[in-house]
Formats: sequence, C-alpha cells, structure tokens
Amino acid sequence: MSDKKLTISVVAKNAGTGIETLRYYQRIGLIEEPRKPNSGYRVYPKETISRLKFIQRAKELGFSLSEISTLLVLGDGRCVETKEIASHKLTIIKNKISDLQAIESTLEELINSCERNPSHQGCPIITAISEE
Amino acid sequence: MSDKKLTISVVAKNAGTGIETLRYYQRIGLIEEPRKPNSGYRVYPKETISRLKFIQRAKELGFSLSEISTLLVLGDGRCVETKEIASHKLTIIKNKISDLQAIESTLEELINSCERNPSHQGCPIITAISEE
DNA sequence: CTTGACTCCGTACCAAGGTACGGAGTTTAT
DNA sequence: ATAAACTCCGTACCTTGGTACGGAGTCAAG
Repeated sequence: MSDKKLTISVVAKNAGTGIETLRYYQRIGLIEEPRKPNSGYRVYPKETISRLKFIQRAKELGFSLSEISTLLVLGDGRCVETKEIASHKLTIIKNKISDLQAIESTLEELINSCERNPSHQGCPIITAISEE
Repeated sequence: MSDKKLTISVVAKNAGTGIETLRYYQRIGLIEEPRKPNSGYRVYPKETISRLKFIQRAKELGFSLSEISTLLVLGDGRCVETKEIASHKLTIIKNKISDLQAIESTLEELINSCERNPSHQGCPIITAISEE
C-alpha cells in the first residue's frame, strides 16, 4: 500500500477527495500537475496528498479555494500576512453569526406568536412578513 | 405619483428591486405577469408591489425563493404548515450558527497562537492547518 | 495478447439568484 | 412627427465548487 504508484485515483483516495475534484484543483492551479505524461499516466509526489488535506481543513475553516491558494503561496514564513487573512475571515464569520442570530430570534418570535394564536384566522407569520 | 401606470420600472422602483429581478421572478413563476400586452407594455396590479416586498422580507429571514413561493401559496390560512416551514428554517439557521461558532473559536485560537509566537520561524496557523 | 480497469482531455452541466445584451416594437414628450 | 425613453423577448453569462460524460489511449493481470 505504501509503494504503490501515486496515480490520480490513489492520491484522491488517500486524501479523501474525488478524482474529479483533484482534476478541478489542477485546472484552477490549486495543485500543480506533475510532468506531462508523454506516454502514460501522471504520477504524483506524496506532498500532493498533504496539500489536499491542507485544502480540506482550510475549507472547513471557511476559507474559499482562492484564499486557500493564497495561504499556500504564503507558506509558513509569512506569519503576519497569514494572520491578517485569518483575522479578516474571522470578522466575516462574526458578522455572519450575528446576522444569523438576528434571523434566529425573529423566527423564534414568529413561531411563538403562531403558537400563542388560538384562533385559526390568519397566520401571524404571514401577517408579520407582510407588514414588517 | 399615485395614478401613474404601474409599468415594470415603476413597480420595480416602488418595491426596491431591479427590473431584471422582476422579470426573473416572472420567469420562475414567483410573481405572475399581467395579461399579455397584445400591443403595448404590461401594467401591473398594485398587489405586485406588496408581493415583491413580502419576497424581500422573507429573503431577509433566510428563505429561498422556492420556499417563499410555498409560503405565498399557503397564504395566511394554513398556519400549521407555515409554522412548520419556519421551524424547519429555524433549525437550519441554528445549525449554521453553531457551525460558524465552531469555526469562530478555532480561528480565534489560531490567531492568538500567532500573537503569542515571538519567533519568526514558522506560522502557527499554517502549522495547525497542516497537522490538525 | 486480450480484457478490464484506469487515465486523459475537453467540454457541458448543476445549484441559486440574478445580471447583461441586443434588436425590435411602443409610448411619451416636445 | 420624430426622438428619447421605455418595454419585450430570448438568450447568454456570472459566481463557487465541483460533477458528469464520452471517446481515445494506456496499464496491469491472466
């Protein structure tokens, strides 16, 4: 399992992605393709697997593929820039959270008003959205 | 301003949307187009404006256009179904919030570890994402 | 040496919610 | 009556992150 040739499907499986995803990342330049297979299949260096895993985890932190691309270009020697990207993302996330919390409490109110409404005439939710 | 013919641009302006948006909503059946203008421009009933405003506000509550379509079909006489849609949406919103909060605290930790890092060797953020 | 599995490549398509374009017809104002 | 402004209509395009397809070539096993 360890000295198998790292063809695209092996890499994809090891990284937990799909083949098409890998190909897509190549297309957009997020991972580089190994030398042109003049006659044959590409063989990937094993760093590609860690790179793919990095991408997955960065995605889980909310980074877009183009931000991830930047993170990868910066590497681990440009801490200040990296921190700035992370801080910016944090701000966005915080804003999203508070937007969603506003929605959350409005929805809760609406649902409650529905439950408090014994009559079957009119729906408080619809009324509220109509008049708000 | 009140007895002007409600042509598409007047409606759009009053509702605070764009003309193309209105046309798009017509295409997807979210608002109905008035009678075919055999020779001329369409004239909209004034309810279209309130419908559009309803759509805007429902969008602000996180409903998709197809959910909004359902809400409009239900009208205000089917409170139970409406409440269910709202509850379902609330669940989704709550989940999104907690996902984002997890991201938030991870990012905060990462940024802090960056600030606590006096050496300029390696970036804790990159390291963390690489090894996580 | 043939069969089956794998890969390559370009291209098209998906979701959602629009935005843009362009030619032809209409309405309105001067 | 003519120009400016507006509308209609179909269609293409945009974003992001992929997914799907299909024909042709290649690799590995039996």
